[in-house]
Amino acid sequence: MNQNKDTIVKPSILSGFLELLPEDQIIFNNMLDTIRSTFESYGFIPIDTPVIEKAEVLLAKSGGETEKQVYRFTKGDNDLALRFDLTVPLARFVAQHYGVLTFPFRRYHIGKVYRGERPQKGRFREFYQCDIDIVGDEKLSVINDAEIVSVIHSTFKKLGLDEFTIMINNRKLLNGFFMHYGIKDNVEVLRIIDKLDKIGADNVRKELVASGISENVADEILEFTNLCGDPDDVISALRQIDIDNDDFVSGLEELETVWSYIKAFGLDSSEIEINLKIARGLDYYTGTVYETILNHHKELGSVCSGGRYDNLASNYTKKKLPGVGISIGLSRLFYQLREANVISVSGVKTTTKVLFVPLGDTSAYAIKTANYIRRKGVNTEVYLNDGKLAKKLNYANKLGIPYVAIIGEDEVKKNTVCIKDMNSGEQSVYTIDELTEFVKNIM
RNA sequence: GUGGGUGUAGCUCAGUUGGUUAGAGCGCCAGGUUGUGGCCCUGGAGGUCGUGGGUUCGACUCCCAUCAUUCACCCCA
Repeated sequence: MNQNKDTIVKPSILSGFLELLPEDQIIFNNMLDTIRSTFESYGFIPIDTPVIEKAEVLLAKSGGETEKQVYRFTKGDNDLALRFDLTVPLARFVAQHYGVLTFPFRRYHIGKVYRGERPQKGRFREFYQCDIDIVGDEKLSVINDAEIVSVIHSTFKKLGLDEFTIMINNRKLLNGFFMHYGIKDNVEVLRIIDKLDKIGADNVRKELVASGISENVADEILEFTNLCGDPDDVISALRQIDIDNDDFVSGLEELETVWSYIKAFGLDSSEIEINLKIARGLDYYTGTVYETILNHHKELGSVCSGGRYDNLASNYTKKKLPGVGISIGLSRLFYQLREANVISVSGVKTTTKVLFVPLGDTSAYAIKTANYIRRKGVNTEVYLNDGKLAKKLNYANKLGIPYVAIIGEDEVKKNTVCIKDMNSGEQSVYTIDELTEFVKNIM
């Protein structure tokens, strides 16, 4: 019986939403596990919050741009919104549960967030963020800013990535610099500066002048933001700049402290740089800011960024709760690694290690034996449909299952299992006792 | 929100200056006899050529609209 064609709905998902096939999902999940365990190795505590929040909570602070990107809807009388990051929910969380949390509160949070913007290469409307933040009660040492870098560095290394650069800057330093030159709209200036790599110094200079900045100051800005690279070099160059401005001075001081502790964490300038051009991110950052790029895919933007905020939860509590944190854009990171073939096709489409194939009326024995090695920690599956052996072996083949246990009348009679190595094609017969040895060998 | 590209089989794409029954590769299913996969051979299923109009004797091909999708700008993970 064929379904009427008119009633068939074309199976499709919204554009901008990432959906992976099993082969990729397995790799994605492995990355996620790696990130989670690295975060926990530094003592970060897991939380999870609802994907939907009250709009008044989520949008308590937001300025124009974020508000435009928020998925917002009503259900009955409730004004609701999907979270667009994990930091705002964190602010609500710490304010709401202030009384029972222990500070400094070191939390990690891995989850999906939503932004209703036009999809583009490596940009999604729904994507995973993996956040770590450290929230202090009234105070939070700037040493934490250095630790964040260390955590991210470890995480990327554990993920098997070597070619990345964590770029560090400080908002106070920038604000102080701009103030010194009498620039009012430093957000506008930062946006123009940010285009340096894309459009070049000449065009940036033109845009700066067009925005009302004098040519002299534009040159000063270009020269300043050109400072970039080995932190020791940048810091000594910054020391030469004669700007007597509180923000500038304390920003530089913070930057120096952060760098000195980054070194204490055992890192050097091979993956860390100071880059005075990076200053973006949400506007609540007030001190250190971070951005991380893959060296061979700079054009695809930051895969991990964050920073320091003096007062995270001011919209939800009168307590002063300073914090510092960073977020890995896992969907983007995965997508880019996949595009660049850093993650290659494995051919493995299941986590099953052993497939039991019963022939004839041997399913009960196969299930019993499968249970036995499953309890020993081996991912095990039993093929429960009728069919020729060839078809069953092909099933294992297509999914990339490395071992098949063939169970026939002979095996049942002799209380044995015939295990075939799908890569070499070799088969050997094990008694139930000998299976323990087999399990040890493949774990 | 602004601007460009692309819509033909499940996937990747051919399709000659408009002309008969729209093709390939991959994938899928079946077979090449009974408990041995990957390779190979044979056969099969699967498309109202995104949708709706228009031009024409005739449109996958030309024109318009619409939808979908994608890339870029803006902004960001």
